[in-house]
Amino acid sequence: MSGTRSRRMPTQARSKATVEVILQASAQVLKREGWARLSTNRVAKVAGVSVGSLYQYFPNKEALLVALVRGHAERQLSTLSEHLIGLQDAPLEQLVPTTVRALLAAHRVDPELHRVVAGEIPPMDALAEIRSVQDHFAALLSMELKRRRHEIREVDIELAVFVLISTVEAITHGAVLRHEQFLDDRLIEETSLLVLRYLER
Amino acid sequence: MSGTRSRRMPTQARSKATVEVILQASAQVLKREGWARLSTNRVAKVAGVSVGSLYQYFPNKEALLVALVRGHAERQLSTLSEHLIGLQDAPLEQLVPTTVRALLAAHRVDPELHRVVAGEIPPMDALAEIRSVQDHFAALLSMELKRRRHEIREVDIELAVFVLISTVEAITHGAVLRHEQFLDDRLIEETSLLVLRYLER
Amino acid sequence: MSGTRSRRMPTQARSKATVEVILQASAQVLKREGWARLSTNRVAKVAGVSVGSLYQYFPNKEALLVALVRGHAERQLSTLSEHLIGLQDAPLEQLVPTTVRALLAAHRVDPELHRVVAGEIPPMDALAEIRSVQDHFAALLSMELKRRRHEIREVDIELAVFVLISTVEAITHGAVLRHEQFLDDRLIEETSLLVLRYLER
Amino acid sequence: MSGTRSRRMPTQARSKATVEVILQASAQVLKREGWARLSTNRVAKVAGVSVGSLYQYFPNKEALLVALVRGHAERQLSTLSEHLIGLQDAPLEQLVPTTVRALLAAHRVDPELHRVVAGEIPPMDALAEIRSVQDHFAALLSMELKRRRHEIREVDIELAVFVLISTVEAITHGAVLRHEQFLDDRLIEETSLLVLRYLER
DNA sequence: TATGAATGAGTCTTCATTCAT
DNA sequence: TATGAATGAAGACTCATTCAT
Repeated sequence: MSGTRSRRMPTQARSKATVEVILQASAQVLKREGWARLSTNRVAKVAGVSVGSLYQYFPNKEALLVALVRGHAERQLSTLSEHLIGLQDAPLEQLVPTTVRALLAAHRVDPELHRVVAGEIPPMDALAEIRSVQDHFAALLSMELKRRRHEIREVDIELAVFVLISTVEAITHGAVLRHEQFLDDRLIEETSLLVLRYLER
Repeated sequence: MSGTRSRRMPTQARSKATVEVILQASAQVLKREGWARLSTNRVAKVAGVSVGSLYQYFPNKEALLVALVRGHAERQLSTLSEHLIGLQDAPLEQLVPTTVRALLAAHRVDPELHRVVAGEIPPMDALAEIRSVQDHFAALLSMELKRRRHEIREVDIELAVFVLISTVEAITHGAVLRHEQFLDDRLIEETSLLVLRYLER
Repeated sequence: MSGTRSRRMPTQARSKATVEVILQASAQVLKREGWARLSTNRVAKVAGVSVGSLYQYFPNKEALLVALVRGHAERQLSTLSEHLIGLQDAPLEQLVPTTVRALLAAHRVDPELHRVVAGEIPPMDALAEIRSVQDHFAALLSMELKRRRHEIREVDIELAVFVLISTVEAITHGAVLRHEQFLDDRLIEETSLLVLRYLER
Repeated sequence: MSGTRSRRMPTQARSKATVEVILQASAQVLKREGWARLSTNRVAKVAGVSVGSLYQYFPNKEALLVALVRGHAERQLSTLSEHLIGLQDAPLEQLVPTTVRALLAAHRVDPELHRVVAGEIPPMDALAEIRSVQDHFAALLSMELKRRRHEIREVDIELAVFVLISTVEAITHGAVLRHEQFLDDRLIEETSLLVLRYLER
């Protein structure tokens, strides 16, 4: 049985390796040249496989992007999760900085890729599902604010969620991608202050 | 002299009109089809001129975008200026909401164009100069915060400027382009509250 | 005025010449290699123009075929017309052979092209209109048979039209394309005999 | 011996089954998608075998078509034969309608396949042998007419054979594939009338 | 200056065929 | 023998740019 498996493994391994090498090449081209310059032939060449192989695993050019973005989103999410474990009952004064830190970490997962993905991808149906990640985070935040309603001032939760998410996302995004000079604990303190003061009674 | 001039004027006027019609066609195509689908031939056709004429006024495709973005930035800036006249000595409590309002107005100058320009333009050297608009605004804010140093808490000005600009830009951008349901006075109040609480001692 | 025209003529003439050369190349490739081997790049190369030029005049590969077929159908129809002028009141014994002769002539307009077009073109919406030529001829025949109802035996006109058109088309087609040895007056006589005997009381 | 055989039989049987499943898949794809969209990979997938297996039994794409067409021709021929048994001495008035009926039956063996094969297959050397079926039938008809020389008018037999075969083939083909509304006994009567009148003294 | 015909490299994608396992 | 991953030439089509008129 292990014999069969070991006989088949190489095949599966080869496929997996090919997919992997294609994705890496895609990421590389995407980061270095941008979405507009990413072509399937180019990716294949960089990956060292034939275009045919690429199309064996990805039905079209968009699929490359989708796979890349999905992978990135997953890695971001797990980074986020790791940072946020066991904080449900922490006071806001601890929860907020930790969350900011977590978002910064998530942004640092692959900043180059994030820059391209966040910056120059035309609206694409295939990516719609990905955006749900943000919506998911928004929903979580909404629930959390409702749970802690007594800790904060009276406010339209939906509006506050929009304000806070826009805010923190912009700050972390900007710091990681354009202003690394601000990337230190002071940024976290300032951002946390911004959020805490905004929420407090 | 007036002879020469009158002989030339029509020509210059015609040139200007041609440039204008090309830019409008570019904007139209850009908004409707996106940067990827914008082609010089299509723009020329929509503009009702020949490709040749287009290339007479714009050396290449990028030049169209640059002109468009420059024009848009100028219109945004003047909108901003109009809203901010005579506020030098206003108290923060008045200055901040007005500024937020001004930024929202600037974002509404041509949201469709802004969406495309902000969202799916590949990094382009030619557009670097445009970013100076933001830098310009940052510098202004920086000066203003220094002037009002006594009104606010002690803080690293550069860092605060980064935080505030990221924040307000993200909120206005998001509200205009993705969350129109928040586009009302409450948004301005919340945003102002965010900023004022962040700055106060 | 003629000056303007003569200045513009060259341009129009160039376009026309390009279209013509493309169509000729298409016909050549189609006859020599068949529809399956006809590619736009190949046609362009044979025509001595760039693919781009081809696409300036023909929106896609099918359009080449449509233009070719349309032209061929027109040439066939005018050949047919020439042969059938002034026969409205001729007796059947004269009308039938003349029509057979006319159909043979029509089939000889460009037999090679006809072979390909009639033989190996997959069903294509764009060609549907062309098939109306046959329907047109069927309608004419139908009318004629009704007009001459008294000269022929009682018969379901629609059925007879189907039988006759299938028949004569097959004979002329086969004679021109596969059995040139039969291409003489005896074929016309035999075919006419077939038709006349079929119709007579 | 039975040992060897029983050891081999399964293998041979499996081969046969594989060939069969491939051919059926080919036919299916051919009918549903046309010759242009028939690809060896697709056929293999539909057949549930690997491309490699396909190439084990068919050296190239054409071979699929050849096998398919050959099988179809054989089925058509046997249909024809079944209908024509024991008619050698029947009078023309009986022989002709029966033959027409037989040809119609042959055309109905697999009209979908016939439509594709007759309609959109590029000229292919490998299919030349198949055309011999028609030639075979022509030879039979030729002999028959010679045998019955006294029953019919004087005529160039070869010419008459060409006329008759073209005619009846076109009618049956057209009726089955494009004009089912004519597919009834009246069609057989009319066609027989056409033939009989053509041949009678 | 304006025109628009022409160019051709480059893009996405398909598919017959091979070959290592 | 079977498998299916891999190959890469070829095809349809686009578009920035040039240049003769």
